[in-house]
Amino acid sequence: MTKAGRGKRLCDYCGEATALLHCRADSAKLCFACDREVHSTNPLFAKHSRSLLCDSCDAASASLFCEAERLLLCQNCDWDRHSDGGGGGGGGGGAAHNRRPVEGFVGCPSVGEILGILGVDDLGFKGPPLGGDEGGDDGGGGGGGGFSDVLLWETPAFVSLDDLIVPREDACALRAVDVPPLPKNRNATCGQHKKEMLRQLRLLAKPESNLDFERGETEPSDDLDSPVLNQALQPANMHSGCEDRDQVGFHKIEATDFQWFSNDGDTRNQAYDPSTFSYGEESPTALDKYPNISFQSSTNECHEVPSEHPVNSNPLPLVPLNSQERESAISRYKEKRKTRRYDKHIRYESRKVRAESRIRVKGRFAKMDRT
DNA sequence: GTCGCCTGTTGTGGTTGCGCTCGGG
DNA sequence: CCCCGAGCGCAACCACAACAGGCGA
Repeated sequence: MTKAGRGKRLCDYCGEATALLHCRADSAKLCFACDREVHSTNPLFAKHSRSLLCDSCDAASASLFCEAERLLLCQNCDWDRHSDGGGGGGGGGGAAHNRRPVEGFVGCPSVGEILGILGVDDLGFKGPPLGGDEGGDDGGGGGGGGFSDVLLWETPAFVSLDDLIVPREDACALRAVDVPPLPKNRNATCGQHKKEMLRQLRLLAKPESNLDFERGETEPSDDLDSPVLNQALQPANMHSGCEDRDQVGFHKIEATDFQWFSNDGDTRNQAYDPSTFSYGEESPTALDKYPNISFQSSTNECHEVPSEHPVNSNPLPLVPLNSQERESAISRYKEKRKTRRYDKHIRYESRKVRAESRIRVKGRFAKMDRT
């Protein structure tokens, strides 16, 4: 985006910070802080789907990231820039630019999870190095090595991604319990406002980590397996930054759930939903281990049964699965996958065309009259 | 290793009918 | 509480071109 565009990129809520997100339901541009504030007020707001703001028009949800121009683009702007005839900022050959879809989210994701959406390796904290090196502001492309980078790519052995076999567009559908979603690739999708994003995320991250310290931990740990770090990045705990309103109630409903969706607007049924996967029937072994959490099998609702563990205490100590449990979990997951239905996806356009032109009798295909 | 042939499998859309839920009597 | 009708959602059905994989030349 050009500098002239920055003026119209102010957050609609605070009017001060640079807006980085777009909420379709509210038709509003928001900075990260206001987004969290606005969408944590009640469970209905939390269901609003938000996406990064288009770098070109500053008015719509970005659905694609152009790797050549490093721009986040909404569908209209992508069409303008990359259609064959389009003048486009990239000049000629725009149609050949490599683009990839950008994920949005609903709910109230933690900073770690937002980083997952952006595909950012590192927040650029200068403080206690969690991953080893200091990881500069530019963390995106390079060798990075910030803590989130480690989390993204060296997932703990609790449930490996390979175990769960999640192909293609479902790739963000199911993840190990404490691992933020993997980016499509390691290049960040921050577009033209990466520095501002990281700045705002750093501000957001501070209260989260402080909260952990208040819980009794005295300082950040270098250990990736430390409960502090794991919990900070646990989806179930992402309400840490916005739970001051109705802690229990909000937790009970879906405030802690957030879903990753592709920006064509459809929320994948398998979207990352901690209440259904991490603790739910799709993770039966985990369920067995945490009898304090009850489920209604026919829905995705999760009701926490009063227990001696306060909400903020770590409800899910990481327990490795034995092979039998693992196989059982995988087979149940696969079985459930089979019965799921998603939005219509045409694999072969030629077959669609053929089917549409077919002769039908009461909706059924009829034999062709070859005479 | 490559090519062509053969055979079995897959995927496509509009309509229908079944099963379920809900509201009224 | 029970029954009935309306409304809704979803799976099954169909034919056949396209696809995938195996096999031999």
